[in-house]
Amino acid sequence: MRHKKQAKRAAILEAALREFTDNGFADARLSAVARNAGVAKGTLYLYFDSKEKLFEGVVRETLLPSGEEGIISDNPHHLSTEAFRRSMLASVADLQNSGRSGIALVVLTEGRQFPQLVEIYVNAVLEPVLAQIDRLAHSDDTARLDVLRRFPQLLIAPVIAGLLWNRFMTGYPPIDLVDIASAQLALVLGDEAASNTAESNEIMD
Amino acid sequence: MRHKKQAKRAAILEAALREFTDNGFADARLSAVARNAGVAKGTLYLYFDSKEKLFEGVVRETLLPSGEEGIISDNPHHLSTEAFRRSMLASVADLQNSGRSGIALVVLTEGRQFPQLVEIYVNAVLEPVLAQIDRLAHSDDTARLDVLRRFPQLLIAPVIAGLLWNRFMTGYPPIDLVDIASAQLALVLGDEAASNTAESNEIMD
Amino acid sequence: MRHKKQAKRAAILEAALREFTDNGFADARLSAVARNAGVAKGTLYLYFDSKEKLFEGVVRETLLPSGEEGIISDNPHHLSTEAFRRSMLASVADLQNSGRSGIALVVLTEGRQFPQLVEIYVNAVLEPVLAQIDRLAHSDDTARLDVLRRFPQLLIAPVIAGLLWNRFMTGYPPIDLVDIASAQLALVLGDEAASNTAESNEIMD
Amino acid sequence: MRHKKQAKRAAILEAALREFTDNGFADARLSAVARNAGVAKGTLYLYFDSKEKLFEGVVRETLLPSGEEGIISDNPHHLSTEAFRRSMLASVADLQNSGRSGIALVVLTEGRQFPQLVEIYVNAVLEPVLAQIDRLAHSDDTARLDVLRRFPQLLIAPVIAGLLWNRFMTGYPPIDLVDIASAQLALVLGDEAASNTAESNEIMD
DNA sequence: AATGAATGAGACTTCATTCAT
DNA sequence: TATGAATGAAGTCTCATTCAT
Repeated sequence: MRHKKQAKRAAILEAALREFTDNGFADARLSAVARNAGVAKGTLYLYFDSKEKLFEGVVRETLLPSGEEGIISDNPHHLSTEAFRRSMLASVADLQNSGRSGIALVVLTEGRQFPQLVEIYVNAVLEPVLAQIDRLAHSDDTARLDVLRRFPQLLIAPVIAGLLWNRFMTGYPPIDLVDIASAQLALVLGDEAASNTAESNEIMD
Repeated sequence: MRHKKQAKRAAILEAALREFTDNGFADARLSAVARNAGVAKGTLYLYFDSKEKLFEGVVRETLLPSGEEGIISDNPHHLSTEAFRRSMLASVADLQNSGRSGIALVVLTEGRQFPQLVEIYVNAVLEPVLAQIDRLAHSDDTARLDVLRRFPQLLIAPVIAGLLWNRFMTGYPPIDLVDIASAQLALVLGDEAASNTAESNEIMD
Repeated sequence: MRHKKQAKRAAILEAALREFTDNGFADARLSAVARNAGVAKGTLYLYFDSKEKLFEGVVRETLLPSGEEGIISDNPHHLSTEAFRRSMLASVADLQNSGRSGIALVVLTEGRQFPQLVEIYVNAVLEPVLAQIDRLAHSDDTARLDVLRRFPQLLIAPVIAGLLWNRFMTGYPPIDLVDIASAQLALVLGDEAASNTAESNEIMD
Repeated sequence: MRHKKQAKRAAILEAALREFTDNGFADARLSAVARNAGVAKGTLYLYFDSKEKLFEGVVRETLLPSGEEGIISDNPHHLSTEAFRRSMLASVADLQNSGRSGIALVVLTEGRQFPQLVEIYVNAVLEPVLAQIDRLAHSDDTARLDVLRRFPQLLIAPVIAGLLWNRFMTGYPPIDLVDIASAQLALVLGDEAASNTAESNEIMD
């Protein structure tokens, strides 16, 4: 009955992910979570002590698994621009296509009430990326990377803004996160298309 | 006793701004608003029909006043890069120093439940800025502005991300919104300092 | 300024009559009364101590005036059947055409909470009528009036039922109170049309 | 624990019937209902969505059960006077002895705010009776029944008036509903004693 | 006398959490 | 372990009444 229990836990987390993503924390209803997980309301409390703990569970187990593989996975201490670019765009693509972007938004968005969740998120997701960016920023001493030393957030900003835009500015055409991230990378790192391909939306000086 | 009433209305709006900014919409307590405004709970309803209307009132009267002067005020149809830069940085500075950034964040953050507030916000704040950016993007045919035609949001993204960062990533050094906006402007429009000074990306008026 | 004050009092009573009639006691709003009377809410309290007192005032001054002339006016101790019939039908016609029927209904209907209002109403309106009926019932020893001695209410029942019907059974054709009262009179007292007059609102086939 | 739940539902309905009967809709307190039902306030909402739904529930489940058996049950298309009389008096007796008369009064009384409840009541209770009366009125062409064709309500009027009287004219001897209904039946249909005895006060010319 | 802004008790309702089964 | 009925604190909102002007 080991995996029976794990399966139920997974069902709860999945339902909770959906509910939190759709409605945010404050407006999420445990009754909806239970219903969608196919369990009774009381059962939730056999797995999670409170609504907050459930949210924490969702955040941990939704964000961390892919966080572990590393949002930007790489090996060396020194990072090539191209490797970084590929890695980052892959992460963004992953984020865009998984359910994780939704919960990330909730964390960011309702972070006020859950500092420790922000911490989890930061540790699991943001720190590695920022560390990556920092490494990149110092991997090359061209002046153009200088800005990344001062504002490593600059590379993620368009992704975050894009997430918000896509969620709330319904009625406007959605932003493709990979495209906008790519554009920003081009601005900061130089247009990679310039170096390789011909067809691309080049941004350059 | 005309101004007496207006004063009370102002006190309520101020207390509400604070409460909504601190706790978001769902967790804002009308009792706290009343207490901080120095009025009875029922009094709130003499000025606003409901919690939602109060929120709307805060949004309108907090955002719009500066929206009217135009977040980016200007005259000509054609926009010089420098004029745009100055105008945008002034707006960001204004945003950073006023209480408006907080409520803007709440609007963005709880936009799901209040589409019409998002609309207000978009109309009053975002549209003008985006229109401005668009005008800029078409004011000059250098290829480098091309990216703005595809992603006008790119110029505001660092500001938005910075707002979120500053609010939730307590424990990290805060981002100066003017600085990061300035850095992004330099990336997109070219470093204007480059044309004047030798090395530095500081932004000036 | 004597009549100035009286005029204001009258305006309040009139507005209150309308409000109570339209919405009953519980759902009557003093703000509506004040608005329709053209005075401030606080002003009401210069004339009436409370909502209940205002209601009482309405009942007294709406019902009593015509109660004084006597819902059934008459002189002798002995009452002829015809005189009674005329008197009663006149009263019913009066009731139907004045605003009084509405307030009477409210009194009857919300009497639970206002025993003293019922008392007022009973004293002012019902008692005289019942006394009248009783006198009639004993004015003639034909057996046929016997039923009135046991149930003097029988003569007013159709009027009361008719009032309720007309107020709540919207969607059904309304009952003409004079007609139904007349029919009941015919049942109880015999068809007067048969015996005497040509002109009258007699009901017969 | 199926019946446990049903029992609680019944307890709530019973307490609500009492509360609504005693205080009307507007002045009924859900806290009182909960207290008298022996449940917590929130429990009410497990069974009924709102105060209005609770009221509706009381009305349906209090009035309808006996409405189903038919307030006046009978079979043939043609109705004998005696059968009708018995049936009607039985219904009145039933009404008088059950809790239903109270709630019926509330429905009639607060009908303004609950048109759909009036409809329920009318459909379940009044329509059948009126249909019955109508059938009776056409079952026999004696002129004396003519009045029933014009005012079928005439037969129920004394019952309604009696209900009001008994509820509000406390301090007066109560009216026995069966007796007054019987008296009215005698007036309209002729004294049933007539069929037995020789001398009677039949009304007609 | 008149105003109308202000009050605050109290109503209905929600929902995270508990607990008997 | 699982249930889901039950709880009750707490929230928003109403409105008769008061009171400073």
